[in-house]
Amino acid sequence: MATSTSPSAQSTAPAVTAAIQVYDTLTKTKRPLKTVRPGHVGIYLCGPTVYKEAHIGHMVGPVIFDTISRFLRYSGYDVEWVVNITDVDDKLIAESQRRGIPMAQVATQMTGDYCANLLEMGVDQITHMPRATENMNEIIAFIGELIEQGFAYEAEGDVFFDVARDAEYGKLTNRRPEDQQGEGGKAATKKRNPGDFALWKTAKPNEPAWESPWGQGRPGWHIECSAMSRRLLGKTFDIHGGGLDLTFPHHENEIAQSECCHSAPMANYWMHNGLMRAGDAAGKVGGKSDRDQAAEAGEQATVDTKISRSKGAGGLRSLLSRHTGERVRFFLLRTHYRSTIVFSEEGLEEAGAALDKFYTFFERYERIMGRPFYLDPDETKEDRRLITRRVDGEIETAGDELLAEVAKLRASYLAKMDDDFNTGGAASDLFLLVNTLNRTIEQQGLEQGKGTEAQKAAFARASETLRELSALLGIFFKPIQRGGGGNEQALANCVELLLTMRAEARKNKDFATADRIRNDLTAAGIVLEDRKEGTLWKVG
RNA sequence: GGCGCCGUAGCCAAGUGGUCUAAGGCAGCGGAUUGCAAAUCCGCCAUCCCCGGUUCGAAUCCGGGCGGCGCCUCCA
Repeated sequence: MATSTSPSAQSTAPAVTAAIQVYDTLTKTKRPLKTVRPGHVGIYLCGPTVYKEAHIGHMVGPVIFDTISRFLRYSGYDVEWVVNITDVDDKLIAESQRRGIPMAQVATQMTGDYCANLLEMGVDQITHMPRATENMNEIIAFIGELIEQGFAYEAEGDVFFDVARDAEYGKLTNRRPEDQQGEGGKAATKKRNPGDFALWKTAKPNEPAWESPWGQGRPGWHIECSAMSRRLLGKTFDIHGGGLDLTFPHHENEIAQSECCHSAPMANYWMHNGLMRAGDAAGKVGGKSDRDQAAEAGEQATVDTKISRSKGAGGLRSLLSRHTGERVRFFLLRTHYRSTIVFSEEGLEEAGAALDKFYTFFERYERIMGRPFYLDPDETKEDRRLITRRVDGEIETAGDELLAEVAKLRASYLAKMDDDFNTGGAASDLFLLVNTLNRTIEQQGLEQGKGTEAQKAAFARASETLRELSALLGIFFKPIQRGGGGNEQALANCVELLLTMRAEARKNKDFATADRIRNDLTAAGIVLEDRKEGTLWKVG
C-alpha cells in the first residue's frame, strides 16, 4: 500500500497527508480521504440523549472520534467536529415526569455528567456541542422545506416523512420499506406507510412544546441531526459517525431527509463504531438483551440500574472510581473501532497492566533526564489539542542506530493510523518503541550515567517520538496519580525511615529483617525496587 | 422472515491474496540481573472454527456447514 510516511516523501509533501484511508459504511469500501474543502474536515457524530447517566458504551464513539480528530489535526487538517446533544425526546419527558422536575433540568444535569465523563476520558477535541432545543428555528425551517418539496406531509398536528417519495430510501442499510415487519408504531393510523417516520410530533397536555406551523409540538428524533449538521457543517460534509446500532433507522432517515431536501449527498464517509457487549452474557451493554433480561427478572428498578448491577458495566462514575480514564481509553483503543468490544473487568485490569510498562519507563526517563516525561501542564495548556505536527516529528537519524529503529517504528505506526485509523495495530508499535528504549537504557547504562552526550541526545529524541505518537491516541498527557491527598510528605518520610532501617539490615546481611520490611510494606501497598543507586519505592 | 457483522495462541488482539512456518499485550515457562525479590533485558509459547473450491500461492477470495452477535422497537 502506498503511504507517504517515508521521511523524504514527507518533507516535500503538502501539509495535508493524502494517504489516509477511510472505510465508508454506505459504499462498503475503504478509500482515500478526499475532503469537501481542501485541508478541512467536517465531522458530525451522533451524541447522546441526555436522560440518564452515561455508561461505558456511550464513550466508544467519542473516544475513537477524539482520536481520529487528533490524528487528522496532526496530519495537517483543520478539523471541525460536532457532537449533538439530544435534549428533547420521549425518554427525557418520561424521566422528567418520574422525577417531578422540568425536562430541561434533567437534560442539563445529564449533559453535565456526560461532559465530565468525556473529559475524564481525555475527550477534548469537540468543536461544537449543539442542543436540539437551541436549534428549533433551524429544525422547523428544515421540516417546512421538506413539506414544500413534497417529501413530507402533515397529519393531525404530526408531520411525517413520506418514505415512498424517496427512491433511494434504505440505501445505507440495504433494506426496503415493504420488507420491514414493523407496523408503524402508535402513530400508524396517521401514516401513509408504516415506514414513514415523524419529523414533528404534536404535543400532549403537560409536555414541553414549541410553536410551529403545525401547532404546538416537538421535533422527531432524526430531524435535529439533519438541521444542525447543515447549519454547522453545510449540506454536504465529510464524515458522519455514530454507533453501529444507529444505522437503522436513525442514519437511514437522516440521509432521506437531508438528501431529498438538498439533492446532494449528506456525508461523503459514514463511519460506524462497533458496539460494546457484556462479557458474561449475550447482548451489547445497555442493549436489547440487557433490557429483556431485566424485564424477565421482574426487577422493580429501571432497566439501566439492572444493567449496572448485573453486568458491572453501569454508571461510568463507578467504573471510573475503579479505573483511570486513561486505562479505560486505552482499553477501548486497543480494539479496532469497527469491531465489537467485549466489556469485562478483567479486560480493563489487563489494559492497566499493559500501561504499567509505560509508566515504569517514564520513571526511568525522569531518573536519566532529570525531568518528567510528561510535558509541564503549562506547556500544554495553550494547545493541548496538538502537541506536534506530523511533518515536524520527522526524525533525522544521522546514522544513529537507535534513531533509525525509532524512525522505522514511527513510520509503521503512522501507516497503520493512515489505514482507517487502526489504533489497535498502532498501539503495538508503541510497545515495541518502549522496549527499544528500555533496551537502550540497559545496553548503554544510561541510568548509571554512562552514556555519551550523543547517546543521551538520541535517547531524548527517541523518547520525544514516544510522546508524539502516544499523544495521537490521547494518552500520557498528565502525571499519573500515585499516593493520595495532603499526607504525601508524611508518607514519604515514613517510607524513607523504613528504607533506611532496611538498608542497614541488608548491610548486616540480616535479610530476615530486610525481607520483613519489604513484605510488610508491600502488604501496605508500597512496592520496593532495589537498584544499584539505591532503593526506589512507589505506591502500587 | 428481511438486512448485516464476526469466529486468529490459556485470555485480549493486529493482519484480510505471497515479506504470515501470523504483530503486540496479559498470563505462563526458561535465562541474564538480584542476597532473595521487583522492574528491565534475552529466549520459548498459534498454521488462523470445520469441509469443499478458485489460485503457481489463502488466515486472507468463493460455496456449504457449525458457532456467536447486531439491526428491522426514538439504544452510542
